[in-house]
Amino acid sequence: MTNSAHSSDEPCPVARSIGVIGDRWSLLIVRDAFDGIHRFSDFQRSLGVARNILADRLRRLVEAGILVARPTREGGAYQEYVLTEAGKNLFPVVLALRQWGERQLFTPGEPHSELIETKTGKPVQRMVPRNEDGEVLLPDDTKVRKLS
Amino acid sequence: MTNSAHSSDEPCPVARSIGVIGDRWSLLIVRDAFDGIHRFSDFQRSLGVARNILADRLRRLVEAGILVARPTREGGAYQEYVLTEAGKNLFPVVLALRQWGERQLFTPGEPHSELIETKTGKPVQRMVPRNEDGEVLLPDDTKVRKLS
DNA sequence: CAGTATCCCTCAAGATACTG
DNA sequence: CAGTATCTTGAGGGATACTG
Repeated sequence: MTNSAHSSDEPCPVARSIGVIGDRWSLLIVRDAFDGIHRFSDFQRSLGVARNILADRLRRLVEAGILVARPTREGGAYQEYVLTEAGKNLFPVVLALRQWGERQLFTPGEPHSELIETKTGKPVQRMVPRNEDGEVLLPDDTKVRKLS
Repeated sequence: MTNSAHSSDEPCPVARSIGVIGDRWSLLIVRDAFDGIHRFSDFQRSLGVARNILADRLRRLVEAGILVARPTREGGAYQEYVLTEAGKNLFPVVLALRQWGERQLFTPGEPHSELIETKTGKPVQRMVPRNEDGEVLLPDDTKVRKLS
């Protein structure tokens, strides 16, 4: 690939997608957005990414039409970032990566974060405590969505 | 993320997956492998990637258990790279990226490569010629798999 | 053909300080 | 709090020459 080759030149949709969200952080930002994170500091704390990089990635995701920046309703002078329809359409991508990772990259007993459904009906990724038998320990009122 | 944080430290399967296949080339190599490409030069020609980078990515994909390198049966001294089960399990990831890209990153009439099924039953990615009505032009004996 | 060995360069990423 | 500005570093990637 010469450096002049833009992602919009790529005739393959896979390559073009990778050109847009194929860096180390973008898809993790999207994952967090599915989690309901929408504020700069929360992304920053969740990811541990440098602030300037985060600012740049958020800007690029907005340019790509994956996120929209809109003023928060508490009248704060700043923005919140929410998924557009195009962004929400990335859910199968994130899910496929999650399932592959769970299956291939974790040893059987190894703890990992999972996708659970909260009372609001919104899926959220959390570290899920398990007992010795591998059973998930959650409050009684938590709904669990089986994703296999 | 401190630099000492290895992908195997990540508690999130999404992040860990990205740590393994989240660079510019690995998934494209996997995509080509689904295409039936398994020789060094063919990957190189298909991707246009530098040889040293390709060698490095192939090595890492083998280490990750996504490809196996095995001697070619024509007795050539060199290797061929084929997908393991773990590698084949990446199909949903590649497919999800493909579908998202087709949907979000291409203008309606814009030509792009597609996934078609050959007579052998093996799906292959090809640039598919279309006429002015958007109809796909293929030899009569080609089966087309609808992926939507 | 299938790589390896070098060299080089750009950019992603991090750290830190600063601002409205 | 939500960024911007600046500096530095290192890894990713490219080009080319070389080798069994």
